Amino acid sequence: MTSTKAKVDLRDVARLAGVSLGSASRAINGAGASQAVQQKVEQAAALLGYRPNHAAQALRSRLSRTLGCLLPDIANPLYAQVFRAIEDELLGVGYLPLLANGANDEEREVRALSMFTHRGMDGVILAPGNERSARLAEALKSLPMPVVVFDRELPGQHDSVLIDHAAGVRGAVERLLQMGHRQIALAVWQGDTRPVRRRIQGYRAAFTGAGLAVPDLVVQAENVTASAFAEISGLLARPRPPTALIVQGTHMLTSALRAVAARGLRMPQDLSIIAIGDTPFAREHDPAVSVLTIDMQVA
Amino acid sequence: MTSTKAKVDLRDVARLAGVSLGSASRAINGAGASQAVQQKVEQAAALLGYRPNHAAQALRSRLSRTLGCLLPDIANPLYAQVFRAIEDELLGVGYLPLLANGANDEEREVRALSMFTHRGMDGVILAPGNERSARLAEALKSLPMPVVVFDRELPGQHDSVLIDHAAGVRGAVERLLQMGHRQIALAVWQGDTRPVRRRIQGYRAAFTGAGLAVPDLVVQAENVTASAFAEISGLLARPRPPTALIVQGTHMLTSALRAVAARGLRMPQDLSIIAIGDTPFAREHDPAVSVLTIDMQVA
DNA sequence: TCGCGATTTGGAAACGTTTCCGACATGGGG
DNA sequence: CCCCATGTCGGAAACGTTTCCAAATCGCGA
Repeated sequence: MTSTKAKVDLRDVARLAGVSLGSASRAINGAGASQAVQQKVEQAAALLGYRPNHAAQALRSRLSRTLGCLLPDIANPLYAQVFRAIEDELLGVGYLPLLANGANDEEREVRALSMFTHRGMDGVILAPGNERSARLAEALKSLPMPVVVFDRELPGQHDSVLIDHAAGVRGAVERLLQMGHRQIALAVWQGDTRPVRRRIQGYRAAFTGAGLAVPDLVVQAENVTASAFAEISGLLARPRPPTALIVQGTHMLTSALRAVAARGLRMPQDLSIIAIGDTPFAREHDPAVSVLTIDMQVA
Repeated sequence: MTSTKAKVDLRDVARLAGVSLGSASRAINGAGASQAVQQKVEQAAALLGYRPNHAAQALRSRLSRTLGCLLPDIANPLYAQVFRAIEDELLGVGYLPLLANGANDEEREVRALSMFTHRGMDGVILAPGNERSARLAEALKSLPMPVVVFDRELPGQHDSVLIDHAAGVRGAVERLLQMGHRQIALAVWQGDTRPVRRRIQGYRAAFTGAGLAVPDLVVQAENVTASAFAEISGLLARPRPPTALIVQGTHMLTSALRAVAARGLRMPQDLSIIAIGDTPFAREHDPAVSVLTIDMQVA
């Protein structure tokens, strides 16, 4: 009685095809094999149901065919969309994305990068929560694979994919200015990241571009819920309250709406709101909330 | 001049520690090495900055320390939450989750499973879009690793994690019945999946449990946007329209709200709406939309 | 017909780790 | 004092593939 072999390997395929192991490998990889060998090997492989062993391939070829993605929070629709786009692109070329949530946690981010190197990722794309983190910068410096930074500005030279937040906010402010608004407020996150900085820049640029003084109506909230509610409430309680408000993201929008409701204001009579980031929430909200869409496409 | 070695491997560590390769391995893995050796090896490893090669480990030990996650759509907050929970759990034990979007696409799902086997996942957790897919069932049968099914009922014996949708909907209907509603409608997806079936069961159970006839007010939409809008509009246009509506998920909720607005109905006077699935959208919507929360915790 | 470059082939080394095996200490019970 | 169980160790095989190298074959113009 012959013992059943647990798994068919390339050697089995080569044997059945009547060629050497090397030839079988070349045939499978479609490089440097004659038509005849190619066909025999493919046939044998199909017959045996051969599946190459990824670990062995990765070990020998030093290619894991995997891309590490370190994103702040996959529950954020923006990053979910980004991940989907990455996945679709990678799948087409036999690569796979490995997703890790950074969660604005330096410790966690560094661990993820360490995992990525341990597992020999061929590359990494990341959007850290804190651009100024020394630990992250150091971890990044000693990363042995190519890195692409998504929507962040990190110290050092990096390839990056950037979103033009400034233009969006500037456009929104200009629109509001045209509509006669002057007391235009901006509520963003406190974190010192590029999106936040650029939004503030765009905000300022709109005023200076129109020859107006930049009002002191920018608030930065520590977090997007409780703190944002407090900040925005404070804003609305000022002697000269804003007549328009631009907020970042879905969570901060809800905080803003809560603050508006708590103060008994009406929209849009007392206050117009524009949200940055397209979500069903903002799109369907009544009374109307304008939305700044981020247009995502593969370059 | 000595040539710089590209990468330090376990052999280097063993050499520096003055022990054999095997001992070094045992020391690193914390099994079967004496205190003295253990310490020497750890010291040497730290000194050289040794990182084990995952591909080699996986090849030899037949363990990839990776779990394949095949979820319908990571942009769906429910699945984003599930993934986060899985990731947190796995990270603690040195495992990593590999995420693939099924996108309700049988072809894509089967390809993902194939990828998972090729890459030697130690296990797979999946929630397919279609429970009745023969191709998927077949692919699943020949999967050489343990499988856990998430919130689906597939043919064959499987370990699974299930959400008690029936209880949630039943509770919601009962609440509405207590409030005096009788014309209670339910709008769900058309797909034949467990969550949908269970919701309908819960819906029915609430009526029969109260000794009432089950009204013919369940609609199933092909997709959660256009089709849902049409179905719900049809519902509202009936001679005896519903006074309450339970909808599944954020997207279908927005469709429902649009249909309500299009028909000029007011909430909650003309219609009460309860949404299944907690999102900022539903939570903050005004007029109030009640929400059925799915409580997620690791068992 | 011969020679020579280009292609194709088989054999074997290499990738970096875990694990098997036999050998060697160590120590306690008879 | 001897023996055997127990624990530890070094050496080597093994995992399944890619890639290097030298040999063989082929095509083709002289």
